[in-house]
Amino acid sequence: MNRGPSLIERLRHRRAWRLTPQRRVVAEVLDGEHVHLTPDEVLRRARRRLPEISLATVYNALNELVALGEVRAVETGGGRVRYDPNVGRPHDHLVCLGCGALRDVYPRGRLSLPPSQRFGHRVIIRETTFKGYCPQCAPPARRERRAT
Amino acid sequence: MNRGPSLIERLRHRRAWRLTPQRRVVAEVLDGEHVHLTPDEVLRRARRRLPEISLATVYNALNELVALGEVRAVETGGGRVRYDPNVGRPHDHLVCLGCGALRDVYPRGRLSLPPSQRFGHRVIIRETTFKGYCPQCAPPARRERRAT
DNA sequence: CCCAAGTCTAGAACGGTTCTAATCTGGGCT
DNA sequence: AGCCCAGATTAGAACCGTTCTAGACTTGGG
Repeated sequence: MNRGPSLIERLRHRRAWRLTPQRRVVAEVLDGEHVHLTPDEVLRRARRRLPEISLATVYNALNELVALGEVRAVETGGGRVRYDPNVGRPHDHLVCLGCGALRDVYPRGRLSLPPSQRFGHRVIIRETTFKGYCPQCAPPARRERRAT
Repeated sequence: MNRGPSLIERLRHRRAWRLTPQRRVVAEVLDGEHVHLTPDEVLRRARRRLPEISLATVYNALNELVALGEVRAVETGGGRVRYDPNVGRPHDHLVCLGCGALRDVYPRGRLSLPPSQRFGHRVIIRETTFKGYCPQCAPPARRERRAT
């Protein structure tokens, strides 16, 4: 499961970014969980270790970690952003339309954009999300349309 | 370019959904543009044809069209949702990291989730977005990290 | 013509994120 | 050690997109 240095260890070696207690706690919280947390979930967990940390600091730290390339922001629908500390190897996501749970997945195959479909763009990344229903969330009735 | 009945024509044949002037104008605006509009862009264009239409009605109509399966909501990053009237054939998206422009693309190849990567989920759809820079938006310097 | 159901509207409310201005912290200097 | 100052943190306000609310309006059926 463990692949190389942890997020904290990587951050510790960055000269240009001070690893303050607040930032360390945010990084620990992200790295320690197997789920992908929203900012308020990060705040709640961070406060267990450092009760005086503020929401603004959590947002600052998350945005900085994304800018540093140490964490990935994932849009999961409904406007809620979740943060993924697994930047080590490329992967996609599987999200449950019922409960919103998000996991990393490593699909088979590849998609490529033929030149005719690139419209002159320089393509940097591909982001793919598979959506469906997890075992706990009852599948919707077959003929019903899901409104949300 | 034209594939089958237009959005308006399809809506006209729906018994359960009254095609009011406001709803018609929203559908016309979506169908007539080649770009994928945000709600406020839909409102601006709709007001050219029907100046008294309200923002709430635009949101209502867009949500209803999505629920009906006649329009697709696409998250383009930054929390802004855009609406895609092309539900006829499956496709993916190409978005410019510079200007945010969004186009439909039809990539080659396929991705599949092996059973070991499905975690018991019933997978309904795959959503893929290619991100890069369009010809108008200068590519960022090679060694720089893009902050936003 | 009247009613009921459905639709539209302005404005308030809401929730997540960012901004602001003040305070605090900590490493480098003398 | 004591001082300085850039950078970090904080609470709360502001912001922005979206949804809700309450009332007015429209439409089609009886």
